[in-house]
Amino acid sequence: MKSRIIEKCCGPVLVEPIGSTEAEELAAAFKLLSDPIRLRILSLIANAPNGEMCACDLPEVIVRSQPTVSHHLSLLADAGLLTREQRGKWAWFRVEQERVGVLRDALGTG
Amino acid sequence: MKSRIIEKCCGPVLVEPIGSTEAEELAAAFKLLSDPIRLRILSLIANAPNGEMCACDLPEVIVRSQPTVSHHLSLLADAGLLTREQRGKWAWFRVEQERVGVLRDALGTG
DNA sequence: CAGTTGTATCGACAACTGTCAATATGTAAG
DNA sequence: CTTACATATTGACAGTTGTCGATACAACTG
Repeated sequence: MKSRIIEKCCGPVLVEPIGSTEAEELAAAFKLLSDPIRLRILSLIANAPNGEMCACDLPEVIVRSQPTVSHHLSLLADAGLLTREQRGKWAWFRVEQERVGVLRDALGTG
Repeated sequence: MKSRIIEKCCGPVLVEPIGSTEAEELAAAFKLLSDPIRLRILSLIANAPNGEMCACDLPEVIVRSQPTVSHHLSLLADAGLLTREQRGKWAWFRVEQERVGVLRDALGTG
């Protein structure tokens, strides 16, 4: 189940008018940030040593079942917000900062 | 029905670790940006002449019923992303750029 | 090979969300 | 006060989402 990928689809939404298609793509991207578990996963990984984290540690830390954690990791990875690397039987994840930047830029340039 | 207000609740999520409470507040805020209609409303208002727009024009532009538009406007206003000003029988809305900035900053400093 | 462990998928369910028709409220004009 | 118009609220519904138990798949171990 591949979700929509977040590409650099739009300029700053609050500086340039946005079209219907752009709005749907951006909304799908922000929807990934609209869940507290996913935000915590992103924050935990971004602040982990070496900027990476093993999926095996997440269920205990965020207090959710393993299937639930796997589900959220898949959503984030499918959207390109996380990258996945298999090492032996462990899956390690990193935050794709560029993709996050796309969303940040959509909110304007401050 | 007052929704949760977006205050400056968190530092940059991807630079500092985030707690459960902060995650829920931020997620609720990003949820407002996870709907294409709300994104288009924000973009339309931000790019309108004088940075403001009358609610009366929105149903036709975004092709949604008047109750639906009113519902989205209320959500955005309750969260502080829009400000509402009554002029006669018309309601005018503006984008509260500072609140948008809170969300942008949560995604890091680029 | 069989056994163990980490991860992904499936199936089901409760809770939430966006939508509109109908209605209520508010504001101004006659 | 009555009428007309702009906006908000209510009620109901279909579709989506987060969750977990059960299960399947994958990778190492002995």
